[in-house]
This record gives sequence, C-alpha cells and structure tokens, in this order.
Amino acid sequence: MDRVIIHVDMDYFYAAIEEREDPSLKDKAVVVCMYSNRGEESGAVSTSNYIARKAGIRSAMPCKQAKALKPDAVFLPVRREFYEEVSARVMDILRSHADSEDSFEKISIDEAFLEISENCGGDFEKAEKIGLQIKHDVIEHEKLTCSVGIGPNKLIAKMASSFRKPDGMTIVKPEDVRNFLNPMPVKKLWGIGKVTEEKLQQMGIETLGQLAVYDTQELIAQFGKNRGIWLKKASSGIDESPVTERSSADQIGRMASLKEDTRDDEMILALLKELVDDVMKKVDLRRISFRSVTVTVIFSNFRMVTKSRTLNHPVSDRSILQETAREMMLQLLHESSMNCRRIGVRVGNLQQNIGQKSLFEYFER
DNA sequence: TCTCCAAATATACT
DNA sequence: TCAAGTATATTTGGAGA
Repeated sequence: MDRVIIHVDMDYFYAAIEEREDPSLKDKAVVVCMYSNRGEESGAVSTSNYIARKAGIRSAMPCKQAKALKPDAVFLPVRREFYEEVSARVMDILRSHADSEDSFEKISIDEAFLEISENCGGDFEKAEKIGLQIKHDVIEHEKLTCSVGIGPNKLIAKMASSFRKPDGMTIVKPEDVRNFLNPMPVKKLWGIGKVTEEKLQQMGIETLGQLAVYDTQELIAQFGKNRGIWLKKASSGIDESPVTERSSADQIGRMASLKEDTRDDEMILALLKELVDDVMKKVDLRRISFRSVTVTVIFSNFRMVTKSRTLNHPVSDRSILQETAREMMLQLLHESSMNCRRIGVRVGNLQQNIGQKSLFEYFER
C-alpha cells in the first residue's frame, strides 16, 4: 500500500489566537512581537496576520521597522505559554485522525505530521475527505484555520501544506510529485535556507528541477556526502523518513537581551541567574535531569559564541547549573573585549528522573 | 585511520 | 538603522583503539 501522509500547519498561529481572543482585532493588522527587555519597541516580529503581511511585515523583522510600514497595526507581546495550551488541544484533535498513536508527529508548536495510510487505504480520494474533516474539527473546536498538505511522504506533505495558505488544502499524488516540485525555486524545499540557496545560486541552480538533475558527485563535492545526497533525493521528492512520535524536547534553554550592550560582569551574571532560574523551573516541572550545559553570548556586532560542558552524571540541581553556567560565561566574556548584547543558557542530554522522589514529595508522604 | 562523542557552529522556524 | 527566542542539525575536533 502507498504511504499517505498529511501535514497540518496552523495559519499565522500566534496572531490567529490573539484575533480569536479579541474579535475587535479581526479586520486590523496584528503583529505579535518578541520584545527585548530594552523597553520601547526594541524587539523582533514573531508572527503577523495576513493584513499585516500585505503591508510587507515579516517574521524576524525589527518591530520598529514593522511599525514604520504599518503605523496603525496592533502590536502585541507573545504569550507563549498560552499558545502552548491551545497547541496541546489542537494536537489532540490531529492525533485522533492518525492511523495510530505512533503515527503522529508534532514538529513544532503549530505543525504536525499524521500517517493515514491505513485509514484511507492508500486512496488519495479518501485522504482528501480526512483532510477536510481535520480542517472542520479544528475550526469547530478551536475556531482556528489551518492549511493541509497531503502527499506520499513527509517532505511532499510539508511542502504541499505551504502551497496554498491560509485555510488551504493541497493534494500531491505520487505521479504528480515531479510536476509539483520542478518549477519551484530551491528555497522552497524544506531544509534549504538562505545559506544553501545562495550557494546553489552560485552554482547556477535556481529551481528544484535543475537541482534534481544535477550531478550527484558534484553536489557531494560542494556540500559533503550527507547533505549532497540529501539535496539530490529531496529535490526529486524522495523521502523515506517515518512518521514517529518524537520524545519531548531534549534540550531546554532561555536566552534574553541585556538592557544595554555591556561587558560588566555583574550585570551579565545577574541576567544569567534569571535565565538559570527559568530553565530550572522547566527542568523541575518535567522532572528531568540534564547532563550538558551550554552558555551563549551574542556580542554587539551579532557574532555568536557558545561554550558547553558535559557533566559526569545527569543532575537536576540548581546550584550545579548556576555554577557551571557562571564559570563558562566568565570564560567566554574574558575571551573577547567586545560588548555583549544577548546571553543564553541551555541544558541538554535530558533524561527522565525515574524512581526517585523530590525532597518535597519525600516529606509529603 | 577509524570511530565515538563532546564541543561549537549553522540553520530553521515563528 | 534595526536586528528575539527556541530548538534541532551538522560540522569540527580530539581521544582512544
């Protein structure tokens, strides 16, 4: 039986949720921003609705620039925890349409893959009905629209869902894959970003059709074995990766801007402590241990450096995180004379705490 | 020189 | 001029066999 995969992408998710919560926003430009703690309008755009996009507003654009483009837009700060709650409910709806519990893969706060090969018996007509049902359920329960892509693998499903947005649905049958991909600019391929796009352009490759017939050895020479082969396969629409539930994130981090560019240790360490506390909160909440710690510094010229350390054993201890992070941060800072703009801390190599109770629980008994 | 894994950087997404 | 935050993927580099 042919595989049939659905990719669901929520439309302008954060801004759509804000619209839903406050209907008076409905016909206005809505821009959801991540503000740095430098007050005023310093920050970047996270998401915006389609009215704002029409004015040229894009993700990652400085908020100031967005405001200049559309002064009457409504600017709102991100409320990530709230969006996470909505996301969890949406994901439950989506999961219910997959072949089984394991045939579901959440890939971000607003996107997921579902394998429906069995549910539709490999029949794309039936797959279309399932797609419509999903859209219907999401609207009904959460008053949010989504765009759906259906294809013979994850890559095609993912690209199909972004083909018609918002509130769209695109079905690409196996025999249509070539025609679907060939005319697209390489940038559209899932996994090709700005860097790869530019490199390909220098090689005279602009469309996926051109990439798909390009000499494999040459691609390997330019991009390395792994990436070279991937480019060749992906541009031809080949992707065998399975839909599998991925274990919850195996890194947790926080990053934030300093009030002003500085290289004052006191100021930087004070912010670091806040970030460490936030990370520990999440670590405690999820009852996990971490074995690696990474600190990040972004200097005033936007150069980014990181330092990380792997501990001998997994721990979930605030003071160890605090001390490790502090030590590495000071090392990084003293390696450069540049002012510091943003810093971050991250823990990785996570594993679930098993069989051991927290001190609190111990005394609760 | 191969392989493993930790460290550091690159990339992608909203 | 203005430029956030979270997470994963890939590459690099060093140690041991």
